[in-house]
Parts: sequence; C-alpha cells; structure tokens
Amino acid sequence: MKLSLRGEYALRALLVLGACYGQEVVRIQSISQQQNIPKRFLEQILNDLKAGGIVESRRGISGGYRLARRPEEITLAAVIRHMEGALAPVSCVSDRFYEKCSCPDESRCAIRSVMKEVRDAVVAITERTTVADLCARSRILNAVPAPSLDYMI
Amino acid sequence: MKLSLRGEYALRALLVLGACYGQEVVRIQSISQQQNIPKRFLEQILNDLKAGGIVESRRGISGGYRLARRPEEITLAAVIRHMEGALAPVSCVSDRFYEKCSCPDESRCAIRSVMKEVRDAVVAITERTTVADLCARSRILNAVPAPSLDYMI
DNA sequence: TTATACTCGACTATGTCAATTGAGATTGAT
DNA sequence: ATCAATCTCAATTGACATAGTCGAGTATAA
Repeated sequence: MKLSLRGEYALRALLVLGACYGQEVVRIQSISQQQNIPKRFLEQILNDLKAGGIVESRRGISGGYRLARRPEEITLAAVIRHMEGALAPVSCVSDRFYEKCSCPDESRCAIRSVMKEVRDAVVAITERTTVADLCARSRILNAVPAPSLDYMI
Repeated sequence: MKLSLRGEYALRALLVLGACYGQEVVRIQSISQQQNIPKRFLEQILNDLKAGGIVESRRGISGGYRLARRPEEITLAAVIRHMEGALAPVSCVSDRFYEKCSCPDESRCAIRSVMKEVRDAVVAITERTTVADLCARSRILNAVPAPSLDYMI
C-alpha cells in the first residue's frame, strides 16, 4: 500500500515547479538542493515526467524544467498513475490497469468489493487535488510558525 | 499503492475460515483448492497469521485452521498491518510504522498533508470492515445471479 | 503404528527499487 | 569557433522483496 520514493520525488519536484510557474525554467540542480533529492536520480524522474507530458524542458546553458500545463490542470492521480501505475490496491479493481485475479469468481468476490471502496476513496482524493492545490497548501503551511513549536516574545 | 499477493491470499483464506466459523477446523488443502492458492505458499501465510494471533491451528490427522477470534473482531486493517506493514502511502504519515522522510520540513510539507488524507480514508474503510462483514458480503453476492450475465427462462 | 495433517527453516528465481555512471547532444555566451 | 553548463539516454549495480518450492520434522486421531 505504498508510494515509491520515485513517485514521492516526482511530487516534490512538481511542487517546486508549480511554485515557479510563469517564471523562468528551473534547473535540476536547484530542485535537487531545495528538496534534498539525489541529482542524478532526479534527472531520470524529470525525464520520465517529460515523457508523460507533465513537464517540459529547455537544454543548454540556461536550460531547465517547467510544467507543461497549468498547475490547476495537473492532478496527483495523473502523476502517480504515470510514475507508479494503478492507484487501486489490487489490479482487479483498477480501471486503467485492470488484470484478472486468481480468485474463483471475480464478480462475486467480497474482497474485491471492499478494495473497490478503497480504490474509489484514493481516486477521489488524488483526482481532486492538483499541483496548484499542493502549492496553495504549501504557502499556507509556510505562512504560519512551525506547528509543534511554541514561541514567546 | 498495492497489496501484495501474500496479503491478498491471507484475506481470501480468512474469508473461508470466517464462513466456517463455529464449525470444525479447515485443512490447508481445502482452502488452497477453494481459493486457488498454491498450497505450500498458503502454508507459510497461515503460519504467519497464526504468529499474529489471527488464526489458530490443530495438528495431526484431523488438524486444520480456524479463526482465533470472532469474525466481527478481526478487522482488515489488523490483517493487512500484520502481513504488509503500514496502511499509509508514505511512512511519514503512518501512526505505527512512522519513519522520518527526507523532505526539508515535514511539519510544513504539503504532500504529507494530502497523503494524510489518503491514509485516513484507507484506515477508515479497513478499520470498520471485519472478516464478518466480508462473509456477509460474500453471502449476498452469491445469493444473486452473476451481475454481468443476463438470463432468460 | 501409521497415515495425515501442521511446523519450521532454508533455498531459489525473478523482479523492483534506488540509485550511479558514462558518454552524448543542445544551447547561450564569449 | 569554442567552451561550459545544462539536459538526454542507456546501461549497470547492489540490496532487497516477492512468490514460491523443498525437505525433514512433529503432533495426533484412528
């Protein structure tokens, strides 16, 4: 029931690119430092996001990456599906990555029906949350002092 | 975002044991055939469920397995947590399997806050669904003709 | 006492994850 | 034209997980 590091890094990189949307292109180096992600690994991930049409790049000395679409148009579901595959916990309840399972009768499988609920819940959240939402949340979280630390004048 | 086959097999085995609750003990052989699970692999899984206090066994010629508690007391969350670990998509939002992540500031991480929503949704569903619910659903699904096939007299 | 279960540990083949490495192609500035 | 910074692309690696398999052993009812 887990997201790989690869997928998590992709989201973190998109958070940075979302925050810089409309401005210049952002270098891998810069994302790598801000988000604490191994540079050569991030390279691979951004390339993959590019192949998926989620980001675009410019090469050469003033090169870098930017979002290929508006942040409001990029859902977490789309990103995770592209990087990881199915959102569903078992592929017999996945819409786009469906695979038949080994159970005796899929259409009457009780486990399947519960997993469908889980899938729907996950899809609902990740489909309605966009990179723009992520950026907005980030701004709010950073406008306020760190939650767990009290402070006095 | 996926359940392993191991975890799925565990749930399917528990569905069988739940349906036979109160009756005699059930042999691995029988579960293996009903649910189409490799016998020697299932052996391992049932042993693991036993170590987790979820099932109990009797050895010898009329041996087999049964649930260690009432079906209403065994939640899917407990089973999955025992077999697979965290329900959360990233371990920095897991209650019982928490691990620090590499992002610059966990307390202000926007991704974390979305992943917390996902976690809560998954936990809510798996925590309220028990083996007894699974069995009840199964009875309903099997009392009715297969959903996708029309039939005539 | 014996056949039929469960028990336990080791073993294996395959695949995935998380990188690392190296060579190449573009681009802007000088 | 040259150079340096940047993206691009393919291959490789080591560690670990997954999905089994195998064999010898132990308990128990008939």
